[in-house]
Amino acid sequence: MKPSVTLKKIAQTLNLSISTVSRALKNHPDISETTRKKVEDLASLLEYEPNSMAVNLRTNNSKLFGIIIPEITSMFYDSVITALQEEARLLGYSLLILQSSNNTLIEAENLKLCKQNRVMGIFVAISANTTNYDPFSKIIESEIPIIFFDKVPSSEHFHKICIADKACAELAAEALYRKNKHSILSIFGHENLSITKARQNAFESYFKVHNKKTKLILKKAENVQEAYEVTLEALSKKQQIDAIFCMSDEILTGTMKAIQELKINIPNDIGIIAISNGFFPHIYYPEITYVESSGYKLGKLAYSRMMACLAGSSFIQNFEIDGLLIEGNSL
Amino acid sequence: MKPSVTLKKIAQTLNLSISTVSRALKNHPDISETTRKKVEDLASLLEYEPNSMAVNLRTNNSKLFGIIIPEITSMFYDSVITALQEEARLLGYSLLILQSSNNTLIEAENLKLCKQNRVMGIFVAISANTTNYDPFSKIIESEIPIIFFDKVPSSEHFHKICIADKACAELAAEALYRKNKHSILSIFGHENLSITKARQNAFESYFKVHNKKTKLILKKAENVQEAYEVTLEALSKKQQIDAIFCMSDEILTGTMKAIQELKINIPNDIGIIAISNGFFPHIYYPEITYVESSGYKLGKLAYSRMMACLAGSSFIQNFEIDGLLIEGNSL
DNA sequence: ATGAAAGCGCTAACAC
DNA sequence: GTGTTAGCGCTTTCAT
Repeated sequence: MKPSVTLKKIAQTLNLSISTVSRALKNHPDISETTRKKVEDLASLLEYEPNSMAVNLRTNNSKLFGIIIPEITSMFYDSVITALQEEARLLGYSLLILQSSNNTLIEAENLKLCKQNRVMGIFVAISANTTNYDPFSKIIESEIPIIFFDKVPSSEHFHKICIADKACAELAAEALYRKNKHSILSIFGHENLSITKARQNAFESYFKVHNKKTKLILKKAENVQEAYEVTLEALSKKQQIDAIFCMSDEILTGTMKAIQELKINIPNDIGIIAISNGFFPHIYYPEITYVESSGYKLGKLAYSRMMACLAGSSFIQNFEIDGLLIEGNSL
Repeated sequence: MKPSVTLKKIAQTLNLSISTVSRALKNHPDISETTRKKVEDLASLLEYEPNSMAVNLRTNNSKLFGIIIPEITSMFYDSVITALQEEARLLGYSLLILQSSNNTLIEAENLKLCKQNRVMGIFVAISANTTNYDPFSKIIESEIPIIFFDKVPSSEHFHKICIADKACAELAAEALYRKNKHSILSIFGHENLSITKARQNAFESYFKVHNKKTKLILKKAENVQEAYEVTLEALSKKQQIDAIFCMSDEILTGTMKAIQELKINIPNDIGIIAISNGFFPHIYYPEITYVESSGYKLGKLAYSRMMACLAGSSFIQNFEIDGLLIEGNSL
């Protein structure tokens, strides 16, 4: 890198002091119009850009947020990031995006990186294997706020923003119930995850309350391929299945592949409903009915929570993003 | 934020000088084993983390790369980011990820942000509307290397890494030719983009050379919805169409939706081939035959180019990521 | 209206 | 083996 343009250099060429130049560039009222103009002209001529490292060091404000997620390559986190970034930009903040690849060691390292970079706050979706929350607690003790989102610890002592898993699952269950479905293949994700538990419990409970006779065939699938296999297997047994519930986009895509293979007609032969971020249901014909769990909305809310924390609110609260039933033609 | 632990604090508590502490923590050979131990113990007890802003300011190395892309929410850039991040991690570098939302103003601002943060280098996929490359040239003049990837300027004066658009399109054309397809609906993306031009030219040329009688029905689609509509329209006219070529994943998903709606059998009624990052072709049954244009590989190559630039190689070169025909059962 | 000086936390050349 | 010192680029208090 070329030696960059500094206040010092500008000051020297104009025979001014560094502080005058600094003030001129900030439109400090003390500065005379003439010097202000002189300084500004030279600065823009030389394309002066303040050195954030110096500014941040001096002001003790890194203008940086950290975000730690299991994977960017996801059907969900990209929209969360987009939302966070849109907001952060407005305040001149940037995002340090770190992936932990579901590896707790990397996750801890990423946390360190955030601390080293003196980020003003961290957004975290924990990895599937995280069981020790001490590193997070320590960061919080050092007064860097952490907003957990989507994949969150179960402890009550953290700021958390989640999809309203219970409500979403219930909305889906209700839609199935209304359509009089009696035998529902219900596919859920990784069993460690809080969202799996919440969605499954709510889903099962709904039918226990509203129609005990509904037959739920419960299955697990941790990725697209497994969802495909599970669906294929369940449908090839000559069980009566009149609907499938997919807990996530990943599962939906796997399930749909199986449906296509078996040449089953939707919605005549079978109904489909999913909980989804909102993209995948629209790439199928007929479009899939789904409960929207918007990563974008979640990102926006997470950001406003962060701002509240930064403004001093340390009130721990568990926020939820409402689900919304979007009717396709699959049920 | 709590006042963080500094070298000074450690030095004071141990009655040592700051430099001794600094050296002890870096395993400098001069330091006696006893002091080294003392310092290390206290540092880890207090969970000292070096302040990167200070380190970077002092060493004039931000340990940061910038990456500017039109959108994270893409079927491609997420895998590029993943690749870049994996590599950057190994050297202790972090990534400042900036989205320009296809807005040239934001793009320019993001460029400024990179400069202000004194990033060591920038990876850029330009927005669809970018026509003025001066801001980029200026950054490069200030000796911050820029590696353009995927969406690149046409000028020869930049480091560029692209998908081998020509080769990919030819591979797809060849596959169609081998299967004796005679009437091919060929759907391409945004016409401003270099990749569109390259792919379309190569595709058309192939048939001009190998089989002039092949009928190419050329269409444009800038998003999923348009691809859906275009396909629907083309197939509902009672034209003979025995194959569809989709230039991208976006187009493929739109096309497949139309195929599902029309209940057309693949590959019996019609053949499909796409150029794809590798995820979407596998969510359909039958799996789609595609030419892989890997964002992940591109990221890895972009990174190694960046390293070369940083090491002093200013040799401008245009690199390409080879395509690879992955056979599904759609052709 | 402008300047001098201190200091953010760190590194490294130089001293002893 | 350890301490002293200067300085990275900037902001900000205090002086003039």
